[in-house]
Amino acid sequence: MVRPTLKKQIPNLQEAIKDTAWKQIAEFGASALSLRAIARELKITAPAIYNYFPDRDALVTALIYDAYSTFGDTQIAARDSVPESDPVGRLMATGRAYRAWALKYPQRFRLIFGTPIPGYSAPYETTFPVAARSLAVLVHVMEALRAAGKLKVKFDDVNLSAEEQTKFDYWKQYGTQSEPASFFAAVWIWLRVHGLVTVEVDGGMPPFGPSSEQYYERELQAIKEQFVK
Amino acid sequence: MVRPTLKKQIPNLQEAIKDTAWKQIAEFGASALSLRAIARELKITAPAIYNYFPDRDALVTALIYDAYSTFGDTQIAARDSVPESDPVGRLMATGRAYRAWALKYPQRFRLIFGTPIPGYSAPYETTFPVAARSLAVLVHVMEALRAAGKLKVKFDDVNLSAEEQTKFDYWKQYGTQSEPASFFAAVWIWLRVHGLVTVEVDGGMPPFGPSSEQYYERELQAIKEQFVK
DNA sequence: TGTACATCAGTGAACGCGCGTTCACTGATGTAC
DNA sequence: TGTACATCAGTGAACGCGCGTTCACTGATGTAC
Repeated sequence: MVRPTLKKQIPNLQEAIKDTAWKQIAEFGASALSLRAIARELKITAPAIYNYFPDRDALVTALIYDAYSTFGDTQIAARDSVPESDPVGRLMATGRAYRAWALKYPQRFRLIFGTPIPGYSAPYETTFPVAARSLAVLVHVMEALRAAGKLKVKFDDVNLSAEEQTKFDYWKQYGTQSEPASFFAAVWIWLRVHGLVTVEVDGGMPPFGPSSEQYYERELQAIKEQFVK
Repeated sequence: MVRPTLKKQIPNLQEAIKDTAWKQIAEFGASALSLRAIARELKITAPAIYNYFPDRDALVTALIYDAYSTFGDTQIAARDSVPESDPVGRLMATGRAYRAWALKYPQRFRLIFGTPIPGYSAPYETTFPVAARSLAVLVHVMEALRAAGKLKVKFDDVNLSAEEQTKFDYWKQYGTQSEPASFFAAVWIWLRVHGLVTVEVDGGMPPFGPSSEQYYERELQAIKEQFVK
């Protein structure tokens, strides 16, 4: 019989640390994330964590990165579940996936989109590409819609300064190619659905009347009518 | 010459504590609110605070209460700045005031509507009336719109159970008399504008393209077109 | 196959810190006679 | 007006706690010969 090893009882400690971190965030909120508490739950000493993350902030950054990644994956999967020939269907699918993901992983959703953690700011270079990639899905859908001549909303009054154009070009490198109007339409749609989802995730819906889902479906319909020719 | 008194150097310490708390929330976030830090800034010892608030949570509750109160006042003032005969104007004014207030007092906005503070939950009896009162303003506007036969959106598919009806009746005691449809329309509108405002307050707007204000004005127009006959 | 050694993941003690809350106290102020 | 006393806002010391991070260490594992 093999005597149990004292060290390395946990196969993938790096992942285990992150998993435990998510559990704690779910319970006490992101600002209460504590290395010692994680260590306690993993039956490990706190300094052991430093073999995997240089400090607390690095762990948070890793969590944010992972959250954006899986969120982006979900968005892509939702979009691609509808054939390219049906951009409106893709818009609806992407929209529904947004809410579904947020409800399934409220902690991840809050960490990415919610109130920033005091004293922590995500390193731009790490966060930007993966954040751009996740918004890119909706932008890509709107661009397809525009290319098909079905985008109803115009932004003729908006002119990008040279500086703004540079930023947009930079975004496109990590996001997706698109006309400005498609990008702005995507942002607008995101801002709108974000309101419904945030309130639902934070438990702020009134306890009577239409369900969150009913409101959301109505919202998607309203978006369709407003944005699609 | 009057020798300065050792005690009671601060005229209204209760208010001073709250003011300082707001300053700290603005700087470090609500979850980092610390009685000792407040005391330090006021050049007072921490236990002195206990003469005014039984504990930390009571202070937070007082802050939330005050925030809702002044928010409600602002909403009422905005609505009443437009004559009763112009419900659409009132809707727009209320909507603009929502964003303006959030931008002027981002900490208050976040404390009321943002991610809940871990380990703290506001006492329902204290919070409910003053929260109901603030949403009531928009509901009141929508009810006037409906009474004038100008409410385009219907909620014929929504039926309230007996239990839900009780909750709605209860809400109306603190909020305002209204038909269900007016209430639901108000909630929907709130959910929508809330998305734009939250993202703006949390600094999540893209650094190019339409300004937050442009998006917001477009949103208000879209709401008008969708909700008003 | 057997031995010497390097590696390196995890330990345990310690650091300095800030927190909420309690407690007995002090001393200025207001009140009663 | 003057004195004795009650009130009570604010003090200062102390409590027990959890935190992030450092450091020298240990001891199991993998590698070289």
